[in-house]
Amino acid sequence: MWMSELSARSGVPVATVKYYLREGLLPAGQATGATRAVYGEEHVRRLRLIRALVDVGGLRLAEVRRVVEAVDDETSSLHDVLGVAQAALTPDLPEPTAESRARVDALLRRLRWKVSDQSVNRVALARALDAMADAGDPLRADALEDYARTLLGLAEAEVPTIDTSSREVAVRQTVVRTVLVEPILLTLRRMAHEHVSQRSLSRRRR
Amino acid sequence: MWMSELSARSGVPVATVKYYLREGLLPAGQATGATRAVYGEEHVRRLRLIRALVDVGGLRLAEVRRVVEAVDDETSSLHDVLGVAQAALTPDLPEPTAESRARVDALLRRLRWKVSDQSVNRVALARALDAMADAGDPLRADALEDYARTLLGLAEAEVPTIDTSSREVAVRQTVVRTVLVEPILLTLRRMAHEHVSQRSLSRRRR
DNA sequence: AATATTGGAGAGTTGCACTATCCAAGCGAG
DNA sequence: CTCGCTTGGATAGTGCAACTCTCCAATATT
Repeated sequence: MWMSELSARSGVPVATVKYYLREGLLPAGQATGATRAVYGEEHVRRLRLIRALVDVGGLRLAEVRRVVEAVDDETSSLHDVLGVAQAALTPDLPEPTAESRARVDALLRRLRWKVSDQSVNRVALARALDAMADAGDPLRADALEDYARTLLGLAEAEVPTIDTSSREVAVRQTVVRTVLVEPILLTLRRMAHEHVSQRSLSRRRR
Repeated sequence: MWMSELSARSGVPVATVKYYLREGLLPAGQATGATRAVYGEEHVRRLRLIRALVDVGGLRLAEVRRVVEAVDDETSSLHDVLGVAQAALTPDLPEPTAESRARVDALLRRLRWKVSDQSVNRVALARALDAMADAGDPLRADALEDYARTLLGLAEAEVPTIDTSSREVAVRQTVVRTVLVEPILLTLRRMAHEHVSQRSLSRRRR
């Protein structure tokens, strides 16, 4: 298919497709002459992935680029791609305080979680704890541990459902599920808050 | 205190404080003449809240404004503020497909969750389900329901810990916890993925 | 042969979140 | 009292990200 059909099939304007090509988010089509190139299904899939990461995952294009590069890199293992995807998803953060870093380290030790010392997630969690304290409502240690146990339960249900029969499929599933399940979880939590809040109101009224 | 001290105490540059004043994110100080005004602790708190919402919650200033307006509105109930805060946090989304809307409605009916028909969360969840399908990895119905049950458990633990003795405190807690706990949950999930992935690797190697 | 379309390159546009520059009014030291 | 510094407020400018527009020569299509 030509670029105009690729644009129609993916819902991305032609000018934007050209921009993504320039930015290296989308591989070039197969040239059939100096002014023509054909694109395939993989280009449609890639465009849909990009739009999903941007629109729903809220990623910036520089982050999307890092993710698709990891996806395309045949030498990286599934575990590597998970790390790269997570690093790409984490914006640059200011240094957290030593106290919150220590809290994070202590939590992971107590739970016996194997998390790399270099993991961006350690910094991200420490910063998030700082932010709550700065906002005047620090998170209690027992609440943090409850959250951690709950999410371990989730992750244990999620990881085995990855289809590892093909690297290509496994990598795409890992990225999609890491990024696109997040808004689902957050929305379900907000709905649950609405529900519990509504329920307690009606109970109080009785 | 004057503006320069407010700036120093909150870590926000003077020029930015002026900008927030113009944008209505920060209430004006008490004028002590034509070219002087004094600010109080509530201005420091407000600035810290704004920075936390922007830096950690990832909100845009227009969204922050809607949140602080709801916080300042004395007539709105706690449940109202929850709704406004959630609406402010949800960016404008394209219409979801009828299928995913129906899935959301069916889920909420099956779980007997009381969620307003107008809630932005219904649209947000439907859109997120569409995004997964568009990306080629639709979410299974049983997985969605598992997520919902898990998050209901979380919410039931969270809501009763809100300090409802003062409206002011309750509202700030609600907003802070809605927004700032989200990155904590996402980071813990990613860490749990890292842990589970690492654990299954080492088990395979045995 | 005439017309339309395409891929590519570069410049231009939009929106957001600041940031810098002015300026008149006031306060404080000498 | 005067001189210089600081302050709050208004206005304009900056930097970045993500497009979007315009142009062009090479090709298809009719």
